[in-house]
Amino acid sequence: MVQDEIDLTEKQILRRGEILGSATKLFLNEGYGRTTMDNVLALVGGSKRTLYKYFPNKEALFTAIIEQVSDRVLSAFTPPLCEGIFRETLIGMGARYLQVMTSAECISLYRAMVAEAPHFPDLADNFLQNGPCRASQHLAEYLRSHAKNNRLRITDPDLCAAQFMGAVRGNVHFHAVFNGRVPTKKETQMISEAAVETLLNGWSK
Amino acid sequence: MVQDEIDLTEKQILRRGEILGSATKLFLNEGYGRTTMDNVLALVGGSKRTLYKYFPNKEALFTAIIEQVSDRVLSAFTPPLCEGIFRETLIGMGARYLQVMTSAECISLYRAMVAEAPHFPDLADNFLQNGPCRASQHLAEYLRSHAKNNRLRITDPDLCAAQFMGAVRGNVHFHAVFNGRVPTKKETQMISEAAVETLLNGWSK
DNA sequence: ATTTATGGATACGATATCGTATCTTACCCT
DNA sequence: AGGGTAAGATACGATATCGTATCCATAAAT
Repeated sequence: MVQDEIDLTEKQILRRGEILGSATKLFLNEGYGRTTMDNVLALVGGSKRTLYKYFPNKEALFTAIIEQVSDRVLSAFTPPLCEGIFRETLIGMGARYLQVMTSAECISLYRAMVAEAPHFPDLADNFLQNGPCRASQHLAEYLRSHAKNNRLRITDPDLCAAQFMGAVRGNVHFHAVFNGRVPTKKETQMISEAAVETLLNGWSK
Repeated sequence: MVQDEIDLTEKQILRRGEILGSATKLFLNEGYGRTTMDNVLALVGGSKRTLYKYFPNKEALFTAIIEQVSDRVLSAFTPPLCEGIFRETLIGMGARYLQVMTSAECISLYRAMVAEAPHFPDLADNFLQNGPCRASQHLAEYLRSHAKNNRLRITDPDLCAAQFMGAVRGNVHFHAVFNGRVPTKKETQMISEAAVETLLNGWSK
């Protein structure tokens, strides 16, 4: 696996990247079933020989795409925790979470993953762990270490974190997925503020 | 449209139902792209002639399936509101919501809808309105009429309802979609109780 | 009982799609 | 500049798929 990439020249790595980039657009916009290899080829140019050299089959191409986009998109879920006012930090995390979750790229990724989850269980699991779950684990860690100082009655930080993320999502994510209706940055801010308002109050002793 | 069904005999209606039932399993389990008309035929038996008589093409069959399953599954979101203790009613609504959302049938429906939303925008909109949105509207109505009596500081019932439904979902729905991990009835009950605990406290004056 | 309509079996046409193989061109290195 | 390698163009095989058309059996109706 690593061997495959070791003996690629700089140019070949670039070419591989071009193919991956073009294919990403197609697979994420049209889905796995509606994207064909010929389709990829028409967009990226070149020949089948080259395409199949870098990606032995359609599934491998899809897998590579999902892994790359997952890494890029989902890494935004766990920014370094800049210490600040507790309430403001929560609001920021919620707003950022919603912003990422409803970004065009994440929605496309989500759609593709949901559709193909049964056929790519490993990819699906990876997405789940590095996406929503990682985001709420990140929050849970924060809650765990700051609950006492802020007089919060939090017995299960993981559950509370999931509650918070869920409350922030509300129906907004559904709208984005089914309707293409994504919130503005100002809206995400207000939604996160409202969630923090309610949940901080709800958790307080 | 109605005309089409008027001149069907009793037997034909049954036959149509059989086809619809068998096709439903395939489309919901395998998705639109991986289900073929020949595939449907092999399961339901009979001939193409009959299949295409009742459903002029693949898209029409899919549409009919989604509409039928939507009606059946999503109607469970809005049970008649039996008056009772406010807190208990909320817990019941949350638990029921989570139960329906993570049922095998709803997960399959959700998967199919997410995957095909861009290609069947009307279906997607219908699902959104009669699914998640209807459930939270139902709750919003309840909150609107019971907030004062229960000394709740609820300025935006729709937002609060969405918060609550989201908090109940937490990451559970994601797990069901990506991992096939569905909660037991006892777990849904506990999750809903926890959400009510937090949010009622959060909304109280 | 004969005719008519209905449904089953299946052949068929047209196109699509994955992945391989062949042939030719362009590029690189010495 | 020339030989060798990588890559482009594209033909090809095998199969699949949608939807139509054809042929035959069976049931219903007169």
